[in-house]
Amino acid sequence: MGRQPAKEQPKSTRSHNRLEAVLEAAARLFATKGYKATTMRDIASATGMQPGSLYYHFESKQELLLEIYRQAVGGIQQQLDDATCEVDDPWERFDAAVVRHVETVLDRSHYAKVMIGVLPDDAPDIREELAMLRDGYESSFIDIIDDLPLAEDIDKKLFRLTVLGTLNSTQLWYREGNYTPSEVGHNVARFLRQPLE
Amino acid sequence: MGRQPAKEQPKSTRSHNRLEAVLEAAARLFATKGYKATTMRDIASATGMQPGSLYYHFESKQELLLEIYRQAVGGIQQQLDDATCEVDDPWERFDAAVVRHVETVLDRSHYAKVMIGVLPDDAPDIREELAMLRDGYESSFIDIIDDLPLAEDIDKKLFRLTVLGTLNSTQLWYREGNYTPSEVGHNVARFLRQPLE
Amino acid sequence: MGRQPAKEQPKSTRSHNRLEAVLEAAARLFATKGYKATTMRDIASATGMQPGSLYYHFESKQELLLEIYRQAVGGIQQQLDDATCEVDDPWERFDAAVVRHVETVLDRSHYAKVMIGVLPDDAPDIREELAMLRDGYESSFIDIIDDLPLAEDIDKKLFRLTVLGTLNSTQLWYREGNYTPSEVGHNVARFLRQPLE
Amino acid sequence: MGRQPAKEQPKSTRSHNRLEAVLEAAARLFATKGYKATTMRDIASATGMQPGSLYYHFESKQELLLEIYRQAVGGIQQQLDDATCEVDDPWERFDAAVVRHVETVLDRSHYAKVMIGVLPDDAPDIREELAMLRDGYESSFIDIIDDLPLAEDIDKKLFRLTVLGTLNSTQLWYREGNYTPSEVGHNVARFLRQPLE
DNA sequence: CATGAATGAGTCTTCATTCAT
DNA sequence: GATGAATGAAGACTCATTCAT
Repeated sequence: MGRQPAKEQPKSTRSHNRLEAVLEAAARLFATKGYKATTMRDIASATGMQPGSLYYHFESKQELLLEIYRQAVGGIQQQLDDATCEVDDPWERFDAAVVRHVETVLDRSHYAKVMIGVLPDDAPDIREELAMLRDGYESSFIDIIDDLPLAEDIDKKLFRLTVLGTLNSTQLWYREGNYTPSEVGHNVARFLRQPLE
Repeated sequence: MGRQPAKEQPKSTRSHNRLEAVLEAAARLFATKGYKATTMRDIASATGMQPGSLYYHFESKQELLLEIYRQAVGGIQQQLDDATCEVDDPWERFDAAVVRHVETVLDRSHYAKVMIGVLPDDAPDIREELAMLRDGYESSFIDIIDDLPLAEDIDKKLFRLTVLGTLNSTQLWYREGNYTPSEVGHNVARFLRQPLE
Repeated sequence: MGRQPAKEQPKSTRSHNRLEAVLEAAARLFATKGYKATTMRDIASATGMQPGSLYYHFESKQELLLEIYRQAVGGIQQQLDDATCEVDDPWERFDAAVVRHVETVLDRSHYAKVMIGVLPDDAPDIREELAMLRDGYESSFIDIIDDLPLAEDIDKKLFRLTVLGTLNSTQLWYREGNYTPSEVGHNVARFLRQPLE
Repeated sequence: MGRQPAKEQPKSTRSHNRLEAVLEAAARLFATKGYKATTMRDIASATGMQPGSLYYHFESKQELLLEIYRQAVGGIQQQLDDATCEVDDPWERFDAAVVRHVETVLDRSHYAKVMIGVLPDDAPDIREELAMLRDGYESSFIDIIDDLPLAEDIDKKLFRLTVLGTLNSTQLWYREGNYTPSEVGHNVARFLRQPLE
């Protein structure tokens, strides 16, 4: 050890990997154990670093969480766009969005799990920023909901809240094994469909 | 359910039991800030006691949580029975149950909020007991769901999970002001109704 | 319960029993678990009382220890007198004393165990008194040692200290089963015998 | 055995390892006041550190004790070997061993004092390990005892127990001043000599 | 870039003791 | 005499964070 033959990656890439490894580990741990229950030591040792070393990359635990939120929003919003951009019928757009959201949160991305599962109140100093990021994502979803043809006596706002709540709750009860995330998504989408009259 | 108006006793002498007050304060704090984020100091000072004094009543923070869970189950199950015992039609029973559940969780009882919002994993030593208490309540609800006349191609298990998830998520997004808990309940019940075919 | 037919013991005896029960339990616990490791709660519950109630009988834990020391000294000194009063030959007196000491400490009296096993430093406020009580007992033993016909080049003081140390250490290694306290006593007495020349 | 004169480094910066100092201070305090009576605060402030800082070096108070035991065994066993390796006559080996043991325990090493004076039961979680370490040392001594030519009617096992008890009790009564550890050792060795008869 | 060592505020908990009833 | 409820000081331990190297 100590001696290291020049690798073909430029230095900047290597360091970038390191930082990404930290984010990845932190996201996984935050998603799994929760923000409060995850210690900087946990994150460090999952990355093969010392706790103090994390502070070279992030000013604080909260800042680390914030970065995860940021990446999560970017990622899941991209997913949503991909899934819905070519679908025109409102309810089909809704179905596609729900399915993709559930798939992403349950399967693909620890980042998304963190954004959904870690509440802004857990990090008081950056509450506002976290809430805004969350809202940013939710608003994409809300647009889709608002396009739905709903019976007049349905309270749209409550419907929105209910839908988002339902989606986000999936990760509280989902356990791998019986159903695939995709199955869950399709079913949930169906349960939430509303007849016009 | 456990709520008791302050008695007009001589305040905080060295005696007379403040156990009820401790439970009440703990339930409120656990429901509001979460289990992990609530310290024994918080609970103590909310009750006008010293942290150590709490241990006269409870062996540990976890045991305190357990007691809250117990009272919560008793209370909410009672609510459910009251609301549904005289209703026969399956969907009407479902509506009544959903409404009462939402009302209880959003308005009446911090205890219920704790049972819904604090996950068994937060208290590893009593995880099993907490999970059993939760299950005990959920099974009452599940019976009601299972009585519903659903289209054959609906996966009952996923429907159950989705309904419970939706209900429990209400407390994550509900803020007092725009809607009453009762309104929320009625709407959510409607959103979850499924046409037979 | 509650109603109690007059017992033939006068009240004072009953209360005296109560106090004695406390002493007995405390002595047993101090001897078994050590002074520091024994809590007032332990003593109380071993006596069927509440912790606070002990303070009717004793001003403090240290005072309780002191009383046990007092009774221990009285008891073991009595034993020593009984065992040696009719023996004249110095080494036989020594044997008798050693045997009786070991028997008492290992078998008969938790009080003696406490006096031997709990060091005065454990209760700083009453260190002096404890030390004096200990010395009181040891001086009885020392008289017996000093009467022994020892070779001139034996340092009597060191011999005394060694003998007492040896005796007191028995309770650190003795386990019931293989040997009776009496056997231990006889053997130890023999090992410590010194030839005249 | 682990003793190291203070180095003339710049005092107490944020770095350079004070692990050795922690062990030394802990050993001294455990030996002096006992394990239970010594607090982590005591150890920390004896080393000029914060209590929490100790946990960088040791996982718990018990683990700290364990490390002291380990070093103690290593040290005293080495002493015993040094003292006896060139002595052939059984009783002379015994004398040499006793003298060295007493010298080590009374004078040279707080570590040895801890191993002798702190009972395994004081640290329940590591009781077994402590007991094994103790036994490891005692077995070296026992070999020496078992080589002695003793009269047939002497119970070897009780003799062993008595000898070890006597040796270990020295540190309970020894006070610096009147005798040197070496004098004590020589005398004790003599007192324990048994005629072949 | 990273580490090893340390900090200090805070965590849950224990326990001898107090005191109104 | 005794209890139930509480105190408060102290205990071991945790953890985000700092900083010299």
